[in-house]
Amino acid sequence: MSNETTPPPPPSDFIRDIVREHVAARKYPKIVTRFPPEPNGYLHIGHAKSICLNFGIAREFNGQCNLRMDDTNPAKEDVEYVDSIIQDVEWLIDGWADDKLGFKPAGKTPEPQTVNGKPDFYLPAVVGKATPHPNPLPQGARGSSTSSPLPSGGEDQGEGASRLEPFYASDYFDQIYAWAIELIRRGKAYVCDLSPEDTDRYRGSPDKPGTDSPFRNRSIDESLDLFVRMKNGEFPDGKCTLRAKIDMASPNIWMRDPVLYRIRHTAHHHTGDKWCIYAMYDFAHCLSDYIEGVTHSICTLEFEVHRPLYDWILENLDLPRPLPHQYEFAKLIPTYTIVSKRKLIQLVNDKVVSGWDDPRMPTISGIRRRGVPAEAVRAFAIGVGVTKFNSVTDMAVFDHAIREDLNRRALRRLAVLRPLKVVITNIDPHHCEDLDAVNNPEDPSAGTRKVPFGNTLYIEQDDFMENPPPKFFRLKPGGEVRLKYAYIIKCDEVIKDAGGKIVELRCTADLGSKTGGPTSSRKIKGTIHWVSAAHAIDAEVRLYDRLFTVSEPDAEGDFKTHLNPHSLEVVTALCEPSLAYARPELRYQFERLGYFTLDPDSKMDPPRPSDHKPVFNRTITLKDTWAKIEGKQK
RNA sequence: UGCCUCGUGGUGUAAUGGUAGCACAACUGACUCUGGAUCAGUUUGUCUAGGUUCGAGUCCUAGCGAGGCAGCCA
Repeated sequence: MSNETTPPPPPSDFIRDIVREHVAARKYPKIVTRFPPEPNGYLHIGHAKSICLNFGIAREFNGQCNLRMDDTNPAKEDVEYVDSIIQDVEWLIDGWADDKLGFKPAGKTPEPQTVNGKPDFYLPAVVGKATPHPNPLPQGARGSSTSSPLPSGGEDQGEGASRLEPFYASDYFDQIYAWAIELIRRGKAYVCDLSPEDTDRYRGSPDKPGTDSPFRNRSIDESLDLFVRMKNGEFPDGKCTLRAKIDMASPNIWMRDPVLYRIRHTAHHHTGDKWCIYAMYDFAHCLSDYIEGVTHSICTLEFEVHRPLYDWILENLDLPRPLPHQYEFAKLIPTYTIVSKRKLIQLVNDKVVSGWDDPRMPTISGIRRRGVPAEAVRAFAIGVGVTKFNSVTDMAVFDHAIREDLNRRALRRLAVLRPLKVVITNIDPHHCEDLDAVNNPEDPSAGTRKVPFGNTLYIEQDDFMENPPPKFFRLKPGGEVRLKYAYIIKCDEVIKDAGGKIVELRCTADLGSKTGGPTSSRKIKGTIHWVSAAHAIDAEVRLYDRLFTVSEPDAEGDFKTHLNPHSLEVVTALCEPSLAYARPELRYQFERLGYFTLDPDSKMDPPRPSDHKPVFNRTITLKDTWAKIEGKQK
């Protein structure tokens, strides 16, 4: 885009205020955040807010943001999700914060070290863009940014350096295990033989204190022995757990001797069969942050009550480096969709949608496939702000961000979704001329193109009404309308089939009304789009609409009862011939209709353009003032 | 009836003791060879009650309301 846009002011919010103070006080040598998804589903628009927050802070304060798989539950996780997460994050931050993305050399695990005489584990990141990994993005998906050489220095990958990959909590299992042993040695953790049901019972309830486990005071040596045997696979799933020894009477349930490790004889997507005990989130997460040198561990509000536990674990291990701290913000909940991985996976499994990347899904991959540029997602995710207030965000705000971006970048094209034949009787059937059409009125540098015109055209069925209501500025019997880039025509005759359906319009053109012609400046209220019947090409067009009919489908009852039965309509559109050369990385506006992008299902490879089979997704409609007027008239 | 957190137009978000502003939405109008875009304008708000203060959305007290927490999920 050649349009110059002034960059928006850097965001400000309560978390950035805290970071700014820390920077001013030189509390940390470098600000380190992290984005830690569990690979148990695809990333969605809610994650986009978290990504923009964590990477945004990294770029605004010259820090880094590590991508880490929070993979401590092998039963729910899968490499398919790992791969999609990497692709989605890279797509979303490309050209924006990709130079702040913290990865690590593949296979690398934390180095044991000694700091101030104390044992420690640390795994620094390799920060930079152009990271080779096994899941290259599809052609064109990364936009136009080019890789720049990394700065020379200690962090340089160098020539022939090993492949990089995200961090994995599962890469720290050895270290986390060692810290568990340390906690037991310090009398701060014990192996508990209570069954899952009894553990529940002993925990009490929010308003009633729990009861000490009968195993709470067993000897350190016994717990140590039992824990090693847990790790060695001597016990079946659920037989016992490792628990922190805190306070069963705490008003905070998460401080009532929380489980730190459970037994799961399940293979892990990243560590294979090496482990049969897995750390719980609370134990693994804070220590993973510490290992990576994270300074600000930013998560959503539901983890607020876990923060005392986060701090307790770190503070009870006598760790030598600065400890990370947790900060919480309210997650993004847009209207007319759902952002719950558990429910999104239902839509996928029940085949309500074609997959995680169905353009109707609120997933990053679905949004990408629908044609929304990463810039628009970021503008939205940043624009909603960061607070601790639980809120719902009107989907119209996202729609607006998409239109604002696409209006600037999209190439204008003529296409007719539901064709109605028009014959211009005062133009010779063999007549053919090429008319000049503007590619983008918002961007003169996008230039012009030729659009063929003849005496037989197709217009949109909606653009003709035999008995129109007031204020209908389109074609009607005896009425005039301008054909965009062409002539003013007048409707003389309406031809119907035996069933009374309108099948053709016979019109006359004002031959002097073409651009530059003597009558071209006549004031005609309506301008409509068209394609030449002799030159138009077919394209499958997928018209997507919101997935749900109500603004908060998750509010009560079964969200699936609110599915929009018209969320997808497929039509065969007639397009101006230049769309045979459509490219997947470009965005198109079909004039007066909306923004469209080429779907990966398209076949644009055949050598002859006439063999191309484009498939377009409607990213979003244009704002439709007429629909609003029409709605009110009814 | 435990603990934690949060209450600013319809929605989201600013104002850090000093004119309640911005965006989206809605509604007018202008302009337009996209009923798009653009431009101009209008409507709508500090949960309640006390208190401190020259002055309170902001500080204090009490109330009301909302959300989160009782996985060997994250």
